[in-house]
Amino acid sequence: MQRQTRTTPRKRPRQTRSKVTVGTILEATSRVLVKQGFDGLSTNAVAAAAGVSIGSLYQYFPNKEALVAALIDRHMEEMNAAVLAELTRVAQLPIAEAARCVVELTIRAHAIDPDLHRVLTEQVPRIGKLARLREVDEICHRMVAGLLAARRDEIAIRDPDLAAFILVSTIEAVVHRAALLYPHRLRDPRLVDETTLLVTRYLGVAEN
Amino acid sequence: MQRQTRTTPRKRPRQTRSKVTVGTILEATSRVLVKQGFDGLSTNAVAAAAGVSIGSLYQYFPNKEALVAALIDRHMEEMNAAVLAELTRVAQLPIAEAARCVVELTIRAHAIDPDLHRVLTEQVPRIGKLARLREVDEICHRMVAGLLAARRDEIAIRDPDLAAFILVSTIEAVVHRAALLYPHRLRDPRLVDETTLLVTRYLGVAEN
DNA sequence: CTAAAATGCGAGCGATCGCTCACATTGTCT
DNA sequence: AGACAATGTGAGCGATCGCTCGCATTTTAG
Repeated sequence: MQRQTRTTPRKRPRQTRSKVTVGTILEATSRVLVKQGFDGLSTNAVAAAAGVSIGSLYQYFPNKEALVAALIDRHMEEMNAAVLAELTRVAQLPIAEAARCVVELTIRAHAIDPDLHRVLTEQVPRIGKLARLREVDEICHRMVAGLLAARRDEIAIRDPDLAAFILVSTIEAVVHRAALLYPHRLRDPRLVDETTLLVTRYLGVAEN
Repeated sequence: MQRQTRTTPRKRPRQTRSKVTVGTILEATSRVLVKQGFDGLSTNAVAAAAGVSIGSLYQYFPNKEALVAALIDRHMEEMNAAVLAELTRVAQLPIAEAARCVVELTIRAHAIDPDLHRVLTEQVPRIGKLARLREVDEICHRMVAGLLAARRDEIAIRDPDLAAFILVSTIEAVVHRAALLYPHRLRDPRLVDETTLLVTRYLGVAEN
């Protein structure tokens, strides 16, 4: 009996009063999630932490998964916005510089509320947000592929699509892995240098 | 109230009869885990699926986490053994060839019981096996660093340790990401070519 | 001001689940 | 064969948790 729970909100808050309530609930969810982990997260606990009745919680969220889903949506939105904005800004730079910017950007994105990011990352597959993650991923992916295609003559790659997949995977992974498993590497400035080097050598462009 | 549950076995099976029981339980755990997910996994369900009394289960596993922990240990052991064996075998090859072998090896490792692999991957952080994962990771890491250091004069990198981190992260991520999110890319032979290219260009060695 | 809508409340139901324990069965050793 | 250890059994306790529902309070609209 798979729990194919719906994570869409049950009712939209109309008055300011209820919007505040929803905000409070989400904040409490984040706090409980970081402190207790997903298993310690119960709707009762969230309601208590938010100082809100359990009944109120269920007016807006059909179940516990919906709470986390909302948090994930919000978090992905934020990160995505930041990354996409920077990506367009970077499109004009020389490729070597652009690469470095993207690497730095990725690191900065992971530095925002890293505790929440860690928990959410771990919970994404459980909530059925894999599809949504894939969407965001593919936006990045196509964006990078576009950049590569536009500068095809400057770089040594054949298929921009495949190269974009490799690059996005690579950069995300190095940063993500450093953030989760080896935090000391994140603080080592040589990480940026070396990752940039990986990218530029792959693309066949000289580092300045 | 964090659930710092112990995942070490409660009692070791001594007679063959009980060893069979433990094996049956672990197999059932795997089946239930793949079919129902971690949330559908209950000790009662596992016992039922194994055709074993719930009491017997608790003779050998103190709790539900211990079941998954045992599965993770076993799975990591298998993968690790395969990878390490191949890594030593590959140490003699020309670097470009070695790179390709490692990439192919990683793909093959991910192709063994990928469903179970996926679920376990998602559950590793919850079980508190992150430390163990890090251990295995660092063995790989040091092994690669050793290879790089031994051939320092053939490659264009300064710090074998940092480079090993980058390479291990990169290869693992590309394969892992392809396996989880874009399975069609796994079946595209160009993925191996392109990943190998990434490695060889980074190392500054020519592809044959 | 008043009716209706929106929001907030929380006791508690029903279901599940982890786990124990008292007992039965099987294996080992002498 | 007898004694003791190892193993297997499953009813059911206690606790938790998701979630509902009837009702109180606040806001909006006419």
